[in-house]
Amino acid sequence: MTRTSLADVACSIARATDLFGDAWTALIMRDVLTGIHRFDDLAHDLGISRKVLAARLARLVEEGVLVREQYQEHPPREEYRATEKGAELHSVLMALMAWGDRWYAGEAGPPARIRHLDCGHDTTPVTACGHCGGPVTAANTTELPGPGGRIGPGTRVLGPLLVARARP
Amino acid sequence: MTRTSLADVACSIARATDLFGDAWTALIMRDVLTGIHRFDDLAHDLGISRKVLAARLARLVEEGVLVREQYQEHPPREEYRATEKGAELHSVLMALMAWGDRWYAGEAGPPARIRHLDCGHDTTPVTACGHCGGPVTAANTTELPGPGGRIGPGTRVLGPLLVARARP
DNA sequence: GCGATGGGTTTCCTCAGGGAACCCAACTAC
DNA sequence: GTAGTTGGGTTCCCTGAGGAAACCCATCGC
Repeated sequence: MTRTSLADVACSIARATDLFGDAWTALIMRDVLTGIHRFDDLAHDLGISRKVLAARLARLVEEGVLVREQYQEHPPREEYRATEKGAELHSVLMALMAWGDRWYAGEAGPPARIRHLDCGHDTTPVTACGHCGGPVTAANTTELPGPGGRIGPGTRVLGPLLVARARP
Repeated sequence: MTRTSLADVACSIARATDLFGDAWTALIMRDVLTGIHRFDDLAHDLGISRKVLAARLARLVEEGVLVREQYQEHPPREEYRATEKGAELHSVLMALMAWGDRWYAGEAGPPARIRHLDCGHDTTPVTACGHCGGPVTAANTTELPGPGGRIGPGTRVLGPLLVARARP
């Protein structure tokens, strides 16, 4: 929904951001994944304008992130459910939430906890290496050109991911 | 930068999204973390309007995600560097990139690879449980109210994160 | 003195977002 | 049988954010 479409830029972050880099889209996906599936419920929960909600949902369905399903015939009622592609946005939401918890939770602590059903504990999701399982941070990674890499505007494929250092 | 500010909503995703849920912000952070630190370089690389770039950078500095540093005195030249808070957005970028790679990489493959320096392999970052190290997905997590939880518009603190099921 | 460089600010225009009202089919209560 | 409610949108108008391009200004190299 940016004015200049980013979808054609040769960078997966840009492509993902073209869809997801809208404040409402992230919250819609959070709601759908937490069990809110109906238009009116979403509109109420988010306080979003119905027009914009309709546009976002249409876009998400078009992208294959959500599907619109009839859940009863009389009267015909539709609801939105996440596809596999949509469910995998969960990791983006977890990363956003972990970051928000870390930097914006007040004295009261974070507003929500994530319970990991596999181990039964409340958890803070972390980003790990799919190969060795170690933590992946800006400091211990480098970006290299990939097989589908091509150079163009918005394309950065070289250089250490962390040149920056935190200052007081 | 949404019209309705989301910063006051009691949800870390909303708070993070209020800042990060702008298409340009994610790309600016990607660039800064990959080593592009100067205004003009950012403007050229992103193809963003200089006005919007100035506004975004100012916002990011104000939020403590970037710092503006003089790197030479004569003539005075400034550049933008990520703080620790900014560097931790790396995990959000990794999640976005992994998702984009998985769903949008064409036949050619993803445009970039991430090399994990700790183990030396190219990797796909995954979201893991900070407690047991197992994978965290929409299917094996539940969201529960946290210590700082309060109920309000946009606040969802109950219900399984995956009620949805993928359909063909 | 002359142009280039870095880092912006200003101006103008268009179009996306917000709010609120409207729409319509199908129940449901009386 | 008709009035009201619910779900799921669409239409209208208005404001303000984003884009493009021009302008600004201090400093440098020549």
